[in-house]
Amino acid sequence: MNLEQASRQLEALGNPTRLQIYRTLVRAGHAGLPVGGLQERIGIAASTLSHHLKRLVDTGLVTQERHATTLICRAHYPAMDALIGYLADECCADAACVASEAAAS
Amino acid sequence: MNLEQASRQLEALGNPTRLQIYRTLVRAGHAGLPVGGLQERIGIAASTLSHHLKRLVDTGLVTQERHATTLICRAHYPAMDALIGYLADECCADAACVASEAAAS
DNA sequence: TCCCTATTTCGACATTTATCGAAGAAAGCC
DNA sequence: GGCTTTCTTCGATAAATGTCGAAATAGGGA
Repeated sequence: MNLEQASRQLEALGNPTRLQIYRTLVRAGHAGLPVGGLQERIGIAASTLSHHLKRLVDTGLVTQERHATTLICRAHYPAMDALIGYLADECCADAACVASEAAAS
Repeated sequence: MNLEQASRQLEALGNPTRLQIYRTLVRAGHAGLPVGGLQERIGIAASTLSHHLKRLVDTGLVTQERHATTLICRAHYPAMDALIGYLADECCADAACVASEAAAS
């Protein structure tokens, strides 16, 4: 994970609509959700949703799988883990953060 | 931490220049860095740097302290901790993520 | 008081983004 | 082959963003 990649993933999550999409997918669990299901829950135009989903897929945070005409979307946890790891490394270059981490766990 | 706040912090970090600023501050450790020191290291116009710093400070990721005419900037670790915690909660609503977390540590 | 250094604010500009509705494409069913 | 359902692409538009240089401001020092 380098700065550029982290930045792109953070930017992808740094939009309220996209974060809501991601959050909804996480809550859907392993089963995932079709694009239409996301649209019902979130209530935006299908074209807008498709646009946001494309960005999440491009950054690797979401995966898609076809089932006939429906596209199942799933949160891709390894990408999130790597992102969290990168942020933790950034943060924990300083002792103060290590201490606060220890206190939190 | 709610979705809106997390989204604003993620957006703040989701710009390569701002992530580089934050990274530089983390590496500077507890001593922090004056705005001018950041400018030397990053090499952008002072006005642009000021603009980005304002956003980082507004979201709570960076703090500033005056020493005469110089402004010392520091990464504010508790904010990053809270953000990481939020992302981990998002991610770990599913068992697969808990497993991958355990494997990573 | 006048100046000096450090930083911010002010325009200005090009680029990117978010959003929508309408039209198009993919994948199957009658 | 037509029809349906699901999703994406296209075209358009308003708003936000990133960037710069020049001017203004803040805080002390001679």
